[in-house]
Amino acid sequence: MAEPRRRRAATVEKVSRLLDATEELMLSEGYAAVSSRSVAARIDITAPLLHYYFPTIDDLFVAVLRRRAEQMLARTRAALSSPQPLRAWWELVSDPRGTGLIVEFVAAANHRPALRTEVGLVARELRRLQMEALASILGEYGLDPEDFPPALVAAAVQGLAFAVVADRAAGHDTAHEQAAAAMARLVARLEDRRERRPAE
Amino acid sequence: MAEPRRRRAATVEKVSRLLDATEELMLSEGYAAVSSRSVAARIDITAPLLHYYFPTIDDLFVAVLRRRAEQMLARTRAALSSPQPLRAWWELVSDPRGTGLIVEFVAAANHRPALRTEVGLVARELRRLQMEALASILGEYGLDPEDFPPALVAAAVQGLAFAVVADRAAGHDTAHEQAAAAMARLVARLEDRRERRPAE
DNA sequence: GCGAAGTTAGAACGACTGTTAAAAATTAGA
DNA sequence: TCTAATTTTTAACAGTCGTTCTAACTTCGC
Repeated sequence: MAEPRRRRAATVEKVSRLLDATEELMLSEGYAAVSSRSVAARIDITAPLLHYYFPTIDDLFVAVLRRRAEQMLARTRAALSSPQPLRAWWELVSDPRGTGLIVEFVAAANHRPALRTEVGLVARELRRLQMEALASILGEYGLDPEDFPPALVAAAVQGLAFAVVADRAAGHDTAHEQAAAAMARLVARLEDRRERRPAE
Repeated sequence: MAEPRRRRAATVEKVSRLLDATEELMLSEGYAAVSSRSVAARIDITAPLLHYYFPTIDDLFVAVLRRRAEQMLARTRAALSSPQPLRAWWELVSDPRGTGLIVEFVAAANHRPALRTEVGLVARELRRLQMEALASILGEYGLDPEDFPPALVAAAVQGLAFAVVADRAAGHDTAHEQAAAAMARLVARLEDRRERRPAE
């Protein structure tokens, strides 16, 4: 009957530090480096304590994914409804941390069913958001929806970010910088074109 | 002095079956599912025997990567010098097996230094090949190299394939099919345009 | 201060990992 | 057929993994 006592202040902060440490580990050493002991050690706690907050490692991964997904969804929404949607969106997906994490999650989902369904959920939601926003603004950029449907533009922008990040991770190549620079110019030109033809 | 006796016939075939099994495992369950015992079991041999052929697991990964890389390089060369370079190239990178493996290798390289340098090598070589070929044919498609430099086109094509594959893996979404279809149309239109302006 | 709830540490489990050592089986070349 | 090189198996090592159990410690609400 008595309502459960609320968690202590230290707890909620510890949980967020756990999520931070997990992200950090995934980015620096890959998702396979994530284990109850390795993550716990990063914030000076013991493995069983981690399991007190996250019963299974899958729970931990899902929590990290959910937190990041909410942030990504919010930022994507904001970018796509900003004055320069394309530019803001490109800057967002160009963040190597965000895109790097996505790569890790996609790979991790490959052999973790629990994560797989969750990744799928997030991916669909994100795609839905993008398609909806793009459908109403692509015309303003002078892009024929017949030739460049929202699905293509969405995949291209996201994929280009993948390629640039993967290239950067693979070695010291200058190609990705050229590609990123060229993409930035292309986006700028499109934004320019859009500005000169206000509401058709 | 006496030259070392040559390997038995069964050996070379066993090695190739080991590489096949490793690829299969990487694609179906992710690179993290690869272990001396799991791979060995797939072709009914024991783990120590695997280590007889590949002293360390890194050696195994590198061998798989090298074999695949040679194939990819050859196919890319062929595609880019075919009658319809862009279409052939797009079809090549659209192969989910190839692109799926790349994703796994990029993720695996994250915490396997030996693999990291090898992946970097392959990536650079592949990129060099693409840039060289694209530099001489992009003009034929009516693409201004100022707006669409080879580096951008290369990253976009490769990245688009990533996005489509990742989407497909994440769940049953129709967006990737729309994107792939739109890309195929775009490529077809470009090939068309090119055909109508032979050698400028 | 008391009792209960929330939090933490220690020890241990069974399963799996990469890898090695040693010995046995198989095969090639003389 | 003999011998030496090649291939294969068995057993075992030290380490890590996820997770659970237990008992202790800390804090909250009264």
